[in-house]
Amino acid sequence: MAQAGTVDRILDTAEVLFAQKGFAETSLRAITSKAGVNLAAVNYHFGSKEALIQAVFERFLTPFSAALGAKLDEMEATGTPDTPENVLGIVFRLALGTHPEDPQRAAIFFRLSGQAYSQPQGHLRDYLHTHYGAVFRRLQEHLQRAVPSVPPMELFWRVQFSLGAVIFTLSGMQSLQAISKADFNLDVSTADITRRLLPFLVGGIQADVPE
Amino acid sequence: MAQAGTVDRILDTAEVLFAQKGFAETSLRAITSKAGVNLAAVNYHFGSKEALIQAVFERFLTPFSAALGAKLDEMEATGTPDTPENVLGIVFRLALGTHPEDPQRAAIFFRLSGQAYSQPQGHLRDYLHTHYGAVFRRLQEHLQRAVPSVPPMELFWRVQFSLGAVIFTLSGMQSLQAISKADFNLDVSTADITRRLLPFLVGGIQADVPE
DNA sequence: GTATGTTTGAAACGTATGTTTTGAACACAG
DNA sequence: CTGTGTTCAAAACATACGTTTCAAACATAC
Repeated sequence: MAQAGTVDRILDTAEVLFAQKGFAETSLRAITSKAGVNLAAVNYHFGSKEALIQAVFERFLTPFSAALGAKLDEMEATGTPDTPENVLGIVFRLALGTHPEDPQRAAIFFRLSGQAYSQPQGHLRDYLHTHYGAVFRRLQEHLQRAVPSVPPMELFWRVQFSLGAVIFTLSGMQSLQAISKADFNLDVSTADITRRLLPFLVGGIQADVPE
Repeated sequence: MAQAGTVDRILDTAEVLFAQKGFAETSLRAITSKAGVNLAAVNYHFGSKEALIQAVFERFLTPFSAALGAKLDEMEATGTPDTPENVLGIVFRLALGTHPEDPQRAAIFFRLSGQAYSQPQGHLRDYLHTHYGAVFRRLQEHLQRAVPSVPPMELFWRVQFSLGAVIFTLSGMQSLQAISKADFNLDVSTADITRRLLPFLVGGIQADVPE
């Protein structure tokens, strides 16, 4: 990373800082000084701060959604049954495993997603939905086959609930870990939490639908 | 509200703007001009912008946690059984019903909570936990009695997951509503969503715990 | 080696922010 | 009335931000 090009150094640094402190709270000066590049480099290479933010997401999500699509292909090819555990398991293993050499990367991924979704105007949310909505819908179709008794509309919301549980929890993990340690004197890792998340989400998704 | 004192006019306006646009994106000038008070009034009455934010939360959460405590008292007095539906139902009805005259208030409540929890440094999150942690723990104890087979540590995380599902979904509802309308051509209200949330959360909370 | 297009560096620009200051307006007790 | 403490209004202050500028450095092709 030390000898990478200016563009990558900016992206690497911005990714971490955005995840740590949010978009509005991270100044270009903070990014460029930590990255060791000139302040003007961001506007030169990306055009604006907002374009930088989108570039960070693109670098993150494009490989992720490609890998997710490939996993779904594989699932269909091998005839793996559509169970909630299988479908959600793919997503989790992918999110945790895309950068095995850097375990913190998964936490950054979730924190970034959380920042994006809690953005006030929600235009980043819309951007994500238009650019990566296809894979997302495909995922949802597999889930639908896993729980055919749940109406599509209901499932749509349950997927949103699940997204909320995942992103919210993992993006605020550092605070939660402190609380958990205070109350139970136990440390937890991202992998721990996702292991706990899976049965919770499965239970919620396949719950009985009230008339 | 038009003839209320300066302090209340500031709080009323700040509450709405914070929920709409977030804390960092809402300037004191936006608040004071919309509230029809002088810019200096915020620093005069509250000391700083950060103190204003805390004041907004205090005005929101103090009555809420008091009402929640009363409801739990009532539950214990009448011997209402500790089921997940009962316990969570109390919270939802309270959040939706604290200001029946103003249905939008519930959405503001959730959006504010979402903003607080997605705050980068999480110091607001900590503030909430220290000031309202008691009622929160009490709620969790009732839940524990409702699902005794779930270990406390596991339940702690499942409550966090639930919090995430609730806050995340409801704080981003305007975007989600647009998506839902595009995909299903259906409108949804806050009450609709909470009705859908309850079985999802109950299913998640009482799911089997893997060894 | 010179010319050309690209990238970097240092500085400045314009703007928006939170905060502070100063004095006037006001309420009310002595 | 007079005096005193509180609230409000207008302006200024200091600072931080995203962005732009312009010349120097660099790379690459001729």
